Amino acid sequence: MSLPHAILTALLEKPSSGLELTRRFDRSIGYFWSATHQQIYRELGRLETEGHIRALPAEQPTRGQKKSYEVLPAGREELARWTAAPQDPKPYRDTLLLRLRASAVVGTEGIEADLRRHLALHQRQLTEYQEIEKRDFPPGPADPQDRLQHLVLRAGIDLETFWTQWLTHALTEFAGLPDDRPTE
Amino acid sequence: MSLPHAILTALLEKPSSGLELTRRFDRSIGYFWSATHQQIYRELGRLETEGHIRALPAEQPTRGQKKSYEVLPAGREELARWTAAPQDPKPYRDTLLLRLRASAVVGTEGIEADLRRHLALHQRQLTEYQEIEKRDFPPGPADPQDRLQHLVLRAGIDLETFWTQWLTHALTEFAGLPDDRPTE
DNA sequence: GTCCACATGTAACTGGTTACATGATTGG
DNA sequence: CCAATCATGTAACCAGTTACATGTGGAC
Repeated sequence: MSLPHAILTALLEKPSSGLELTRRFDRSIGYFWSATHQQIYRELGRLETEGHIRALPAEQPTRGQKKSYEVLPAGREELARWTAAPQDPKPYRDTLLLRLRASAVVGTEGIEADLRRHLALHQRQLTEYQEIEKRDFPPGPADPQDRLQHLVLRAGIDLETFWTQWLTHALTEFAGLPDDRPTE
Repeated sequence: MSLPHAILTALLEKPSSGLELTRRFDRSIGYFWSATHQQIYRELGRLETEGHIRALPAEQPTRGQKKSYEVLPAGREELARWTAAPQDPKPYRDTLLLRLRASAVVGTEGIEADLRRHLALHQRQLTEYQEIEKRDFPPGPADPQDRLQHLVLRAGIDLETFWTQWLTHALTEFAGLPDDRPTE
């Protein structure tokens, strides 16, 4: 149950229409909570019927007409409640690690190229985050809101750093492996 | 479409019954691909009708009776195909980071305690991984299969290290924050 | 013989994904 | 007027989660 709260957060930061939200879920918020436009419209509908948000000026039948939403007090309260409530980290799932383990049994053919590709992707993401940091968080004292947002960005940077380092290490391991190893 | 391949990998490592698989998905494989027994039984059924696995000795009606499976050649081929095929990393989702961002808008009340709790959980997991490493991967030359498995474990260790460091940093940031900040 | 742990399953639901449909506005 | 783009949606599906059901065998 996180998507509605992601949307409430985004709408509190700035009232938006469905498409504007979709765009913001492709950048900033999407860096740690992605969503497609279909999900967003469905959830906007639910949030509205629950009385957590409200369509802004709203006239005319809607198809094709932009419709902006703002958060109502009930929505803000729900978000505050959800934020404060403890939550367990959800079990980790990663296909790349799974494939690596599988490759120990059925052979490493093909996977090295994909490790290289993933490395490039993570390096690109890391660079993007670092540019955002340079642009939005200059050194020196900052107000609490900025410090919290910076903290979140730091997590992204450190995570991508971890992946680039681990993938680099993995590729050096592969360089030292015999040519292929199908355990048959 | 990863669960069936996780199961094929587990079964190739060692033919097992549903419950044995469930137990292994609570440790080793479950560290990067978790699954409940319901998922596993459902998937075992599918894999069997697809001809990827086969029930072993199998006599008698089944309820309550242990039933072991082994992988058929078609299953091994499918796993090899899947392992070699490129796959994009799936978009990242993390509720803790989301809550942190929300807390910049609705106030940080309550979240610091949960950061502390998460820190303890990640430290415990890190310790567990390190003990496995000490037990199963002594220093010195190792065969390729072991090196691949060690690589996967390394990812787990480095990931948990990242989280403990980031959470520690986050908590020092919180220590320097004004008492609460409900932006209202 | 009853209770409990072992073992295998069914059913209903939820959230995310993929494919497609439809209206409005604008540039050529 | 036609195509492209902006904008909002519907529908079907799939994987993961939660709750519950049922049979077996051994301990007491």
